[in-house]
Amino acid sequence: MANIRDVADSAGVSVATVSRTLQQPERVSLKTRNRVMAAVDAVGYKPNLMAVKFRSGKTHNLVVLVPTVANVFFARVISGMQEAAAELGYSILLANTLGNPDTEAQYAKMVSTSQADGLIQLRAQIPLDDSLMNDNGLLPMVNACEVIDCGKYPVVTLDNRAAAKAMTRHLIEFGHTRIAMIKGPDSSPLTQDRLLGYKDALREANLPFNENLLFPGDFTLQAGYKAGADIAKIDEKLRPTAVFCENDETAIGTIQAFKQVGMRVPDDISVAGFDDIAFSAFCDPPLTTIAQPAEEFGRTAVTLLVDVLNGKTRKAPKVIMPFELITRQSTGPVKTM
Amino acid sequence: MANIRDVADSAGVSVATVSRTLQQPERVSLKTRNRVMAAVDAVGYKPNLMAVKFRSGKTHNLVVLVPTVANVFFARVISGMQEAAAELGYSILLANTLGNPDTEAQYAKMVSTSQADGLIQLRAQIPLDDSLMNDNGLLPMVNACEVIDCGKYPVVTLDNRAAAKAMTRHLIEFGHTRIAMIKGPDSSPLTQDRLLGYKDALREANLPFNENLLFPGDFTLQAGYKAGADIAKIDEKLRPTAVFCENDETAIGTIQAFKQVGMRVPDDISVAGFDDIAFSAFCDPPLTTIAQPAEEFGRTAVTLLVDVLNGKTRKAPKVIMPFELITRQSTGPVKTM
DNA sequence: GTGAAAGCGCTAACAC
DNA sequence: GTGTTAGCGCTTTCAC
Repeated sequence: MANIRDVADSAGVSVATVSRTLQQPERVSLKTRNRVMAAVDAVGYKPNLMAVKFRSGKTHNLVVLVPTVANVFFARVISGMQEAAAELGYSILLANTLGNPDTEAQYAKMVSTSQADGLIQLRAQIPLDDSLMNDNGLLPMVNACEVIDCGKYPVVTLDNRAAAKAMTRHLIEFGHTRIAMIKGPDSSPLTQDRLLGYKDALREANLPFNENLLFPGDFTLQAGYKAGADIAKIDEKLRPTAVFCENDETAIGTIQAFKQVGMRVPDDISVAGFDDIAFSAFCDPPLTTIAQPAEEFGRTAVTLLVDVLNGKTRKAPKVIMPFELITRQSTGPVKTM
Repeated sequence: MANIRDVADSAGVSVATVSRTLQQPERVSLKTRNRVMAAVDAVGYKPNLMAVKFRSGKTHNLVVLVPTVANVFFARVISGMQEAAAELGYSILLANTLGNPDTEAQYAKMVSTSQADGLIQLRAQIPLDDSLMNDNGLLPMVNACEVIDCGKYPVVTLDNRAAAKAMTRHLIEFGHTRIAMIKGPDSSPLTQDRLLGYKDALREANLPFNENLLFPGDFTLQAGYKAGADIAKIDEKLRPTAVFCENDETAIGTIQAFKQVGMRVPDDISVAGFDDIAFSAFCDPPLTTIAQPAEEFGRTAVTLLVDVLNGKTRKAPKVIMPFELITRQSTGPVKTM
């Protein structure tokens, strides 16, 4: 592998001149510059970026911890990140942690061991170990999507409470009074916020909150199916007439469970989701859901982190992204018996 | 940030001893070792891995070019890669290229610029530019999934032709004689192989091949919907009675199009997919499809690449992964009129 | 406008 | 068993 010395020799100049030609061409005479460029081609020189990064102390790498890339919502967030990173001259090192704290630690460590400049967490439920921190006990980090806001780090999130309230109100406006909720994992801050929004809407409509209408879930198709099957077993007089699922995968699983026992959506029961993944428009029936600007989440998180790295950010900004209620055919008026 | 010098000073030893304590402890006396470890803690030393990698010339990073992480099949492959990489002491740098040749080049370049040791392509249709190659005109690279086998690089793939033949035969056994195929992008080698398998099965059953039963697609829900709508418009006497989609997303889109015009699956028309993504089991009806060992694809690709990097691989091995025909409810006997 | 030289943090000969 | 030292490839003062 040709190095900068080879180029210098071949061009009959010093290594400093080669470096300058490549980094700050305006400081080199045109004649020399041409000679250097010719030599670069001649010896097939490719700068060793590992050396550059080592020397400069800036890696221009950003580590992203994502619970699972298989989640289609996260996939969109990541696309947005990659775009923004490319524009800003950074590369994304994606860590598919699968919720494994060891994998998380392994990748988070890349920051304290100078392999990456900063970190983005897409699920900030588990506080990172102190040993991963820099000397100041902090880390160049941004938390996005599922966020516990400790005030120390920039945050980009959705007003999940308001979104859940909007969806619940949508169901209430259709006349539903027994509205079930299929939750995400209790450890997820999202779940808490969405539950609050759900309660907000009930309270505002003077509807009772019923603990029995809360079903556990974990954002998977399987969990949705399971909860749907459980709901279907409830006696029709007591059964909820609408189900608000905390994500679209759950909703799709739930609908499938209802169909298998002959319940019609939305005629017999309404189902709503959250996220507006691509499949949601192609379900049967197409899913009423909350759209989040997923790519924008990613773009914003990266931009905030780069601001932090450049020291041009005020203390831990908090960005709230907008949401949109998408009304499709999976929700409808309550059935009149 | 404390460095190895600080540790050495604090422990009253040389930098070499610190390095040895960390790398080959058995070559350092227990007493010195303890003193060094205490100093490491005392000064809060974290080795600068950028320097280590620079020095050793091995980055232990692997770049993976994936067309889109939003494809749930690829997401599973990536999970497998990450697992295998972690076990072997490598990190995955994931490049979500979105088919953009510039992004591809940007990340592929990480190998020739010493930021990564090797490259895995999940879609090897566009040959990489010569400028990205090493001096020998090659690159430590493994091609997986969608592969053009040029014989130069290890390959891990599926016998797509055999799989497509098996699925087509499955449909033929149900009595179907007019079987449509919704293809992937023509540029994808997958599409060519699966088409060949489809033709193989027709030929074996003495059924005519009809160009008009081929529909274009690009592996998305939207494309499936579009093709489904086109098929539905065909006069019933000429209309295919079964549709073989080159992936599950396409099949799900197709089914949705059929439903919207009142066609029943599989009573009026059978639909088959390919990949066995999670949603396939939760469609209505659940999808008959070809399961691929996605995680194994990833694991194998990483293992092969690491073998290449360690120089312990014979010339460009070709690994064919097994497939499985999953029969669910979206395919059935041809309707007798 | 160009060159000489120091040094980023670490590892690995090579001495002792 | 431990220390000294020469770099890895590059950027960046500081001279000239």
